[in-house]
Amino acid sequence: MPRPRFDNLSPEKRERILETAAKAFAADGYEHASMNQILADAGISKGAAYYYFDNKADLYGATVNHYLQEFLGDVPWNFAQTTAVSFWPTLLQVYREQFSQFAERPWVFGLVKSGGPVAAEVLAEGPLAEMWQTLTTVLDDLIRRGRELGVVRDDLPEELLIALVMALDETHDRWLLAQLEDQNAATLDTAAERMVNLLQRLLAPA
Amino acid sequence: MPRPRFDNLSPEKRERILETAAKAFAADGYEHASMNQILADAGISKGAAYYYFDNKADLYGATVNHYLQEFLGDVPWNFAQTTAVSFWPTLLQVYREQFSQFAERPWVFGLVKSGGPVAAEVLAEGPLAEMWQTLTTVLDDLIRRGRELGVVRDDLPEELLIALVMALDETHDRWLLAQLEDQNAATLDTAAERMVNLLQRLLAPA
DNA sequence: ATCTGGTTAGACTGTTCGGTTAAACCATAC
DNA sequence: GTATGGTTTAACCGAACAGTCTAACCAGAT
Repeated sequence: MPRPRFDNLSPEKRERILETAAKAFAADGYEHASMNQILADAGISKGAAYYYFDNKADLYGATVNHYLQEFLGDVPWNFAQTTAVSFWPTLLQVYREQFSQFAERPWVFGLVKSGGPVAAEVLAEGPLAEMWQTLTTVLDDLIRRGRELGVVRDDLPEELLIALVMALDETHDRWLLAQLEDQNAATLDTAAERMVNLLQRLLAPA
Repeated sequence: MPRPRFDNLSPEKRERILETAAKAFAADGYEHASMNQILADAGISKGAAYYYFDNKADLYGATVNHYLQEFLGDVPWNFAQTTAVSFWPTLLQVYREQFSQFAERPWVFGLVKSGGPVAAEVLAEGPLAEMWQTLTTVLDDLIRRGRELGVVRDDLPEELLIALVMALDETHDRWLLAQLEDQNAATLDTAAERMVNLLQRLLAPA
């Protein structure tokens, strides 16, 4: 986590740093993104940066946490009250909201995925652990609840299912990102339906 | 492609170089694998290496081509004669053969995937282009034939389907790799069935 | 014995990486 | 005016990277 001082910075500067970092991480991934480049683009000196952040992972963690909060923040991730009937429609609603945000800030999508190829060591501890935990826990709850309701298959290890769901999601998002120019409200709506359909095919009981 | 001299090397040395490189690329991915480390592990000097290979991509290309040939070489990739009935069983047979090779040389699996995160620029041209072309063409033919037979959905862009299939395949293989110790002939057979089932779910017409 | 040329070793180059440090800057307090 | 201390700068560091270069090696020909 960044030093508390970071919060005392002017909102413009703070946002400029985080946004620059976010775009870089989204475009190049955590490992491949260059600290030097980010700081140069953000118009901040190296010393200043390390005055606020412990290291690269710290900056990444702050960036992800910042944007992930508004990205996943008010989504009805609470599947506890869903029924067998409402399970898929609820998921569809989640994707609809996600994809509507996609239209405004497409690069946030890349950011979420940027940590994928990061070494497990880096991910397991430090500031990245929190958001990684959050993400996997959400999926974990989703699948577990789906199983309780009998709408998610029980014949494959949960671990494998999670990995498959993430792969499908990431691939679809990446494809969507590549077709960025052609997207509008209607296409994004069908994209949400398409995504849920894919998950349904994958996860439905045998 | 490596210099022709490379073929004049003793088979032992040639194989030792390629195998060392393959394991490194499989373990760390193309970008993250260290040339210095590979050469040190292979017991070959830097000068000697660059006497046979133009650069890192060249070594990678040679490595992938070498192992991909025996990996995909004699598989019945010819789906031209398949029927609607035999389509999925044929695919199952392909996976059975693949996974039986998995038992012998698990690291070859990682090798095939190692190029994934490689920059598109590197992949598009140079020695890697050939194998990339081969791989996508195979999938292209598969999906196209499946559509002709009416066993593969027609409502999604082929480009997206290919990406999804690769993602599913890669994820499943990675999972299999992680469970390496627990695998035997029986589990690998069910793994093939599981994989085909996943593809069937994904690709079946609506 | 000497020469030749394919082969090899490994020191070296230039670049980029994440990260450190000493000095300077500058608003505030005295 | 001057001292203080939070902030900033840019030079600098060591490590790692892919790739180059020169000198040496050494089998076979002369």
